[in-house]
Amino acid sequence: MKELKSDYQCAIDLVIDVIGGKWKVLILWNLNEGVKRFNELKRSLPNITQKMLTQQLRELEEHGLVERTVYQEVPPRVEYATTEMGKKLQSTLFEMCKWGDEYAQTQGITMNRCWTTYNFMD
Amino acid sequence: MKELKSDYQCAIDLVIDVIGGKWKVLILWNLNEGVKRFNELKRSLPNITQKMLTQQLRELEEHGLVERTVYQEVPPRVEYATTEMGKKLQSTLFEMCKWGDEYAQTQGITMNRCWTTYNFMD
DNA sequence: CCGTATCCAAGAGGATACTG
DNA sequence: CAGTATCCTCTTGGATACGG
Repeated sequence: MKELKSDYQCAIDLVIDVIGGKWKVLILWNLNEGVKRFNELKRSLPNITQKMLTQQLRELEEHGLVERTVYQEVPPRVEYATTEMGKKLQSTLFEMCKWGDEYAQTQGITMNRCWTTYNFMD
Repeated sequence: MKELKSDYQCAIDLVIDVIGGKWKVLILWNLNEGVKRFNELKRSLPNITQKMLTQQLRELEEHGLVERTVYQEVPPRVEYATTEMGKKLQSTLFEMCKWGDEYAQTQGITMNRCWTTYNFMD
């Protein structure tokens, strides 16, 4: 489990530790749509493995960006949602996404605009 | 040298490829202050090695976020600056930084607010 | 001053099998 | 359904030495 340091020289540094890596912003970006179940998230992240999804969700939970709710049912139901702190990243992620779209155009990169972009753009 | 894919499913994915990793946003964040020389940058990034700084700058240059200017002098002088596309990330990075500051407070993480934050805040 | 080249360690990320 | 548990690969990043 990734542990944050107790002090940082720079906020950007901290942000990288909290949402860095291959999957975390994608997960948060997905959860912006609303509460989602584990397999629902998994389907939204085309190439993620079960291990990575679990691992990243646990870290996001530990760091207070994501909330996990287990319903005692059979079969099990587990729902994930962003916390208040997580929601506050929405606008930043949206900015990143807009920049990415623009950047892709200037570089001739094809962008199969995905679900969440559409939801936001509407 | 890191190559971008020719198409992406999602802009966020692209953004991660372009500015992901341990150093790139820190470098961009530093360059927001203005043009900087190689060793000047190196001093601003306390623990970066020469190899990493060179490598990351080359990739940022290749991807069109940073511009490199070599002056034919002895000793050599090389200056780095953000491109237009790079500058367009400034506000996003600033948002990230603000979020990081707030997050640090809620988590009891010490933040030795650094140079660039001050410059922006003023 | 501003790099390159080489080698190496650590950890992130993935494949696969199994479980309450 | 929603996970664990292993094992393994590959990339990232760091140390060090050398060069124009």
